[in-house]
Parts: sequence; structure tokens; C-alpha cells
Amino acid sequence: MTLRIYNTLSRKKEDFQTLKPGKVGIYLCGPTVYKHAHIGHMVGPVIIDTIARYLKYNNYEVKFVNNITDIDDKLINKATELNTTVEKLATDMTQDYFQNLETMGVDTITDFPKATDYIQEMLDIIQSLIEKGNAYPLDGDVYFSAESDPNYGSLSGRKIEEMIAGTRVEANDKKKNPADFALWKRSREGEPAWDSPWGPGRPGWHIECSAMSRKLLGDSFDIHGGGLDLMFPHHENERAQSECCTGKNYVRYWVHNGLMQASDAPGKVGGQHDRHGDVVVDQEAQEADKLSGSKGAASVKELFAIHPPELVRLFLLSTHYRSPIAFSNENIQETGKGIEGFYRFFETFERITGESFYNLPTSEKREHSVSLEGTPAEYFQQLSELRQRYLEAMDDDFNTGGAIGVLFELRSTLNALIHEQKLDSEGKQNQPMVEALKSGACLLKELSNLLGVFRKASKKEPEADDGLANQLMELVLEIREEARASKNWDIADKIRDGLAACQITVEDRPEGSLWRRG
RNA sequence: GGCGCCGUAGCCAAGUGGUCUAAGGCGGCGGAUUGCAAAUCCGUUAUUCCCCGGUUCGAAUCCGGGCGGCGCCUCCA
Repeated sequence: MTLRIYNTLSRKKEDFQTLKPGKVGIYLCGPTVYKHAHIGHMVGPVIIDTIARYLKYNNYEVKFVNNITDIDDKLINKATELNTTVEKLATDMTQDYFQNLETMGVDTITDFPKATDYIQEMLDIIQSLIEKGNAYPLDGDVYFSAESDPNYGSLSGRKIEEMIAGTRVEANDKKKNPADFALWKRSREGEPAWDSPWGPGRPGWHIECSAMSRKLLGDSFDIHGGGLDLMFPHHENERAQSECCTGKNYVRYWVHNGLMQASDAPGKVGGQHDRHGDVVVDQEAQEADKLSGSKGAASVKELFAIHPPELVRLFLLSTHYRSPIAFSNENIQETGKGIEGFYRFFETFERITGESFYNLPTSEKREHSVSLEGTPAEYFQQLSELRQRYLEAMDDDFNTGGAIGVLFELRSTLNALIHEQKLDSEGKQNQPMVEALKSGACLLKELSNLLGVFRKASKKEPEADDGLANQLMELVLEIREEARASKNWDIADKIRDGLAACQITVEDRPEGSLWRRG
């Protein structure tokens, strides 16, 4: 088993080799906490969480850092607009972010550093860069000199000259070179400020990540994640300043996820920066577009009101993480139809074994994967192969889409076992086959848990399920059962059709009728 | 204008030199089962991977050229 991972730096898949054997350091650029998160903000965390799960499964000890940017121009502006303080806004939005992560099942993150707790570390790096001639102070600001880094542009594949040619912004007349970027920004009256050798100010955007990752993961670490849109300028600048400061290789593997896009309109979710050729669309139109939410930029909470979080997670993982993913309620619903089949299987499983799928024991380590010994040969073969294919998919640059395909096949295999052995009816006492089913279900649980799904029962309608509804349904089904017993199909079907109109599906089984919503 | 990504069935999507006469899902069709359904199972649904050339014994996969979609170049995940 060789784990392979695509590295943006080399634009190739590479064998995964950590800096320290058995340990992985991961840094993921986190949100600027000035507004509620939208679904696009969840893509990176869900993907890196899945990668972290898989690495842990492969016996790595994972340190996963996800920063919180709690000082930034956007925060300052938004706080002013809302007539609140930067601190208050940041605290509230950080809470919102944490809640969203929890709902999405992202729980492998070990550290959440806040930018404002690392000002000293940033100042140290800036100071060191000035001393080495990679940065220069200018009127209370400090700029990084892009030209001073011979490797500048290696990550994004851009050359400094080309960047200058492509610059549309009014070139900052003060900077030595338009490609230079701010490490430290002088604060104006009333803005948050920290003392520095260059006067009161606040850190530039890129320096935060360099400082926090260095402090928590060291000068060099293994994986740096983030959206494709951060590759330039953010990651390029981060890499440049870190490497110029430490003289060491900053990151071994750069992992960039594709952006979520609205499927019915061009541009990424949350609004794009429109530019047709050289024509820059005016700012106002862009803002209106973003605020309208018409591109699917609804907050994560609004989305969860429509779709179960587990479904959203599976939807995000159903395509390869480097590909863009088209967001639309229709697309999510289609995934939803697929996920229903798993829920049906879990119900059937419980009916046969009397055990809840969610309580099955699983292994969180590849080397202790569920044993299939004792499983009848024909199923042993199939289950082993499916496990093999799942692991091969994941080993190959975390191909979650391929892995999910295997999960569906695994489900079909188990349903076929149930069907062939009649486990859901007279064959219930067939102990060897029931054991085989349990082993297979354990495997399904182990593999799906790696993707962060089917870990615990997801209540589709937690509030709606009051006792009254259950009582009424019991009564209705009893009446229908009597009608069926006397072959009064008209009445029986009328009841069933009527329930269907109320979004209730009735399923007649030999041992009685079942019902469910949806 | 510069840099980069992508184009696989009705739809979503995996596969990036032979095991591909191309996973899996949704949808469709046929069958088993059922009073009829639902759920489940079985079978079927692309001789072909945007188009045109080329490299190769061999290409969806590599190269060149088109056409089409998208991203970045603006402190956006």
C-alpha cells in the first residue's frame, strides 16, 4: 500500500512521505470570521477532515491546524457597519464556524489558533525578513520584496514580470515593485492596532498563516490545504515569506480543493469576480450579486434546514476534491436518493439481527480492519475485493468518489446476501449467514465512517416525531390491516394513497406494515 | 491580455497508456417478489470517452490544432 497524493507544487501525484515517520502536520487556511459561513466554506474542512481520517486509519498521528483570522480589513469594515466591535463580531462568527464544523462531522482538527494570539510570532518573522533583505519598511507599512525570492511564483506558476503586466489595480506608487505585498499595515485612527518597531499597525493577511503554522507545526510541515482560489496570491506569498525567513522548505504537499460553483450560473458559490477580457464589471454589480444569495451562497444553516448535514457531506465527497463541484438543491437531492438506500439497509439489518447498525464495532485502524474469517466463501471473496478496491481508491489521492462507488456496491452485495439467503424472512435463523451479514455490515460501517458518514443515526425529522403521530399511525395502519385481511383493497389502497399525499410511505411486509416519511 | 483547469451515457460521476467490448449513483426499460404497491434482488440501458490530426504493437488516457465550459490574475474556502 502506497499512499499517493497530488501536489500542486509539482502538479503531479507523489508518494506520500512524511517529514517525521508516523506523524503528519496539516495546516488548513481557515475563515475570516466576519460573516456566517456559506457552503463553499465547508468544502476545505470536510475534505481535509476526510484526509485526516484516512491518515489516522493508516496509523499516522495527525496534528491538524485550522486557523481563525480574527483581524482583517473586512472584519473592521463589517464591525463598523454593524455598529459592533471587531472582537464581538469575530467571537460570534467563530462560534458559528465551530457549530457548522460540528454539524458537518468535522472533528479531526486539533488546533484552532487565532491570528491575534500570534502577533509576536508575526513580528519576529517580519523582523527577520527585513534583516535578510527580503522586506522593507515604508511609512509605517512593511512590504515583502517579491524579487528578493528567486523561487517567487513557483507554486502558482507565475512570473513576476507577467504579474505586473496583468495588474489591473492602480499600482501602489510607494511599493518598490507592484508584486510586493504587505506584511504589516499601519493602522489608522480608531482601528485595531498592535505596537511594532514600525509603529502601531496590524498584520497583513499572508503573514498570519506563516506565523501560526510555524509556531504549531514547525518551519517545515507535511500538508497545506486550502481552496484553489488561495493558491495565488495567498499561498504563494506565504511560501515566499516562510522560506525566506527559515531558509527551509515550507510545505511538502500543497493540497488545493476545487471550488464549489452554482450549477445554473457561472462563477463560484458566494460570488465571482466577473471579468470579461479586460472589462471589469463594476463593484456595485458584483456586490449585489453576492448579497442576493442567488448563486447558492445561502448560509450553512439555511442549507441544513433543507438537507441533512450527512447528505451534504456525502455530496461534497461524491466528486474528486480537486474538481469543481456544482452546487444545486437538485444535485444534492439526487445524492439523497442514493443515501436513502443505505438507510433502508440499516433498517433491514436491525430487523434481522436485532442490532443497530450504528452500534456495530468498527476498527479505526487499517491493520485491524474487520475480520471476514468464517464468512462463507462466495461472500468472503466479494467482500474482500470490495474492501481492496475501496482502499485502492483512497490510496490514490483520496479518491472519495471512487470509494463511494464501492460503498454502493458493498450495500448491494449485502442486500443480495439477505435476498439470496432469505434472511429477512424464513432464513432468519441461518446463523452462519447472519454472521456473514454482520461482518459485511461492520465493514460497511468501517469504510463509510472513514468518509465521516453513517457514524450515528441521523434523525431526519427530530421535532416532527412526537408521540401523537406515532399513535395515530398505529391506529391508521391497524384499520388498514383489517381491511387488507378482509381483502377490502379499495379501503386499504385509499388509506395508503392518502398517506402518500401526506409524504408518508407505507411498506407492507410479511410481519406487518411499516411507515416512514418521505 | 497573461497563467491554469476541465469536456466520459438522459443527468451526476470514477477511471489518466493494455485487466476499458469504460466503476458506481440517479433516471428509464424488462423480470422476480407483492392482492396491487413499497422495499429488495436479477437483467438491461456508452462498441465508446467534444472534434480533427499525430505518437505507439496498443490511447478515454500521451502530443499538436480546433471548438466549448470554468477558475485565478482584486486580502474569496
